[in-house]
Amino acid sequence: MTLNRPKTRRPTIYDVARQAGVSPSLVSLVLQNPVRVSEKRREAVQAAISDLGYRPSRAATTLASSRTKSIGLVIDDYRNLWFVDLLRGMESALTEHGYQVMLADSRPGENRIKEAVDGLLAMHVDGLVIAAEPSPSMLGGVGVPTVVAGWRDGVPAGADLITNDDDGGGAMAADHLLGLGHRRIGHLTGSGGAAAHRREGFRARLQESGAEQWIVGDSGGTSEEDGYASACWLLDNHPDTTAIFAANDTMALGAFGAIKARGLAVPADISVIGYDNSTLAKSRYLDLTSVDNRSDLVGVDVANALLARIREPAIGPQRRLIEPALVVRGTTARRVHQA
Amino acid sequence: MTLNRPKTRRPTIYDVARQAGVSPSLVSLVLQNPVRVSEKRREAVQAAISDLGYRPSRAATTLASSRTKSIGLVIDDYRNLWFVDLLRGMESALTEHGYQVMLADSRPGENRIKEAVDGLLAMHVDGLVIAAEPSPSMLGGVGVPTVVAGWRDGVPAGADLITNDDDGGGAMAADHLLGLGHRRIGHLTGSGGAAAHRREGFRARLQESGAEQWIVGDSGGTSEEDGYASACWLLDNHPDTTAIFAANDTMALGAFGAIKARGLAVPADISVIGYDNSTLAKSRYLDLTSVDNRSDLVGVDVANALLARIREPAIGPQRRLIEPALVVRGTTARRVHQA
DNA sequence: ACGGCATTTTGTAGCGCTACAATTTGTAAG
DNA sequence: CTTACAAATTGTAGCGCTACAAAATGCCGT
Repeated sequence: MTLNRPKTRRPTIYDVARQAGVSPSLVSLVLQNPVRVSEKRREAVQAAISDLGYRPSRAATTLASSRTKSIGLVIDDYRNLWFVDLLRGMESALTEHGYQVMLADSRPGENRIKEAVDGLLAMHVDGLVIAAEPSPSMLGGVGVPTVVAGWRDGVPAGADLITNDDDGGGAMAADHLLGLGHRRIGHLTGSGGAAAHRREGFRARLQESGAEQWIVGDSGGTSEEDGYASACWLLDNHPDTTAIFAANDTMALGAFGAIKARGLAVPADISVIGYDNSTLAKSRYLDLTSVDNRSDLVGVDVANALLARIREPAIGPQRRLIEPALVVRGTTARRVHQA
Repeated sequence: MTLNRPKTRRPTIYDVARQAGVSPSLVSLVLQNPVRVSEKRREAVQAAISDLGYRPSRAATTLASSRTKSIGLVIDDYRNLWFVDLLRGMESALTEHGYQVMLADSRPGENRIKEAVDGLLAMHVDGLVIAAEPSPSMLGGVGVPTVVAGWRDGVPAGADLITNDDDGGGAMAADHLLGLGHRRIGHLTGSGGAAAHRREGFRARLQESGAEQWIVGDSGGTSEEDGYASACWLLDNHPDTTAIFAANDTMALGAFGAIKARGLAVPADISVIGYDNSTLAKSRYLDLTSVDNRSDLVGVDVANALLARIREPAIGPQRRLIEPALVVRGTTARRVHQA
């Protein structure tokens, strides 16, 4: 076959072998596990490799060994930006092992998780990270080492689970507000799974403390509008509330709107704490205290779990929670006035 | 989907060929270009393919044809979220052609663009999208079809350039404010390339109109702090300013801070317009009028340019600007009071 | 019915690498 | 200086697909 490769053919292990005066097999060995090769030859091979600027062909390696050195990441929707931190964390742990990440989204709204997974499997990924709600059809396992990130339910058989400790984060928010002296606290929540955990962690901690709490919106959405509506209800029905914990930063923004509309000030009259530590929270203008779920750490942990499982597929399924971190900013303050 | 493939070898074209009663070559042909095959055999082959659940092996295809059906995207930094829209746009145009996108960041701060590119080239990507500042070492071209997205300088030889029309966006902001009757307008800018284009588009349009303009911060950064500082200077030195155009939404937020600190109201006293149409702008609470640079469209265009160049590498370099869109929200209003 | 030409189909030879068995080399004991 | 065994190295045979030339088939006019 005359490759229509314009000019310079890329060097192959044969070129390297000739240059180093060894057999191609030896070059392959050096590439895989330098330890089993005598120092003399190893050095010769490595010299030849850098001399020629040799780079192994992934396709050939894959075809011959049925390992692709690539792992697939399925996300639910590009618009859910939490995957960005997850991806960063994963990359940081995977690149040093020579793995490449391939991204596939699940065609938002169509529950095409299965298609996304199939596409990735068709590319022979060595491992799979599912950062989306697993489809029931995968419950029995998907046939490659798999880690679920961020979702707790429907984990495929044999898969690991690494997720944010939303319960812990809720408790963290509760502790922060309690520590500031608040005793009448509202929580704006939503119907989703993550929101439920944040809510439960919060609820339990407040209950222990004996403080009053009102939880609003547990059957609604988690948008800014939802936050606004829930905050309105809360402020109108329990005007003595001194602090609000919102299930995410966007809802916290909605709360800001409701608070402002009633002529109240943050944090002088009401403390507000959000969740996600998003760009919104970080902005100086808003300066929102928020719980950071450390998705970057989730990414690192996911990567390590996957690497471990690729090495040893038989180990029992792992489940790990990553502890969030509270980022205190200007919207929470010590309770000052009144009974 | 028979995902669980514990033992069962995946079917190959040989299996398909046997099942369909044709030669493996014919199956390959059907896979590549069904048109050149008689209808009878084509149908037989396609039936066999779905019968067996056959999926071509990417690695084998790549090895045999030296095409990988994957394209590499180099971004400067995962934290620069504009790549998300770019990626979405690209995916939407590429997946229907069977291409996969591989992402690589340039190790922020270390200017490792070249390493990122090398890594991608080592994977034999069929095309390359550089959404970061090209390194001078690539000026001569990188050897595969390349498109630069969003950066205007240092475009490698033979590469296409698809970028946001920042000049046009600046002019758009100017027109919007002029149309609302503003005649004394400030602009918060920064030292970067994109900011320079936005500034220039704005400046030229305002100059044509004869309105007064003050441009602040052209040697500074583009953070919220920078926006705050520039807005302070502007409001203190030109208190009769009635509108502010910020080079990005974050700086607009800084301007909000400065305006609030002086007891002024948006948009009653001062109109504010940002750039990027980020999450910040979209939030109901801020409700910031902003110029959307349509990075999603850039992505689509980038993908199409790349596909065209892969098909026909010899075509002359293309340069295209994507027109931004103005998103009018609540922070800009008709000028009311005073001379 | 048959040559002549276009169209369809097939056989052959790799693509660059790895697995694994076979072979060579090194080494310590006898 | 062998012999025996471990360690290092090599040859062979694919992995699953495509390119290309060669062969087979179809179709037309005469």
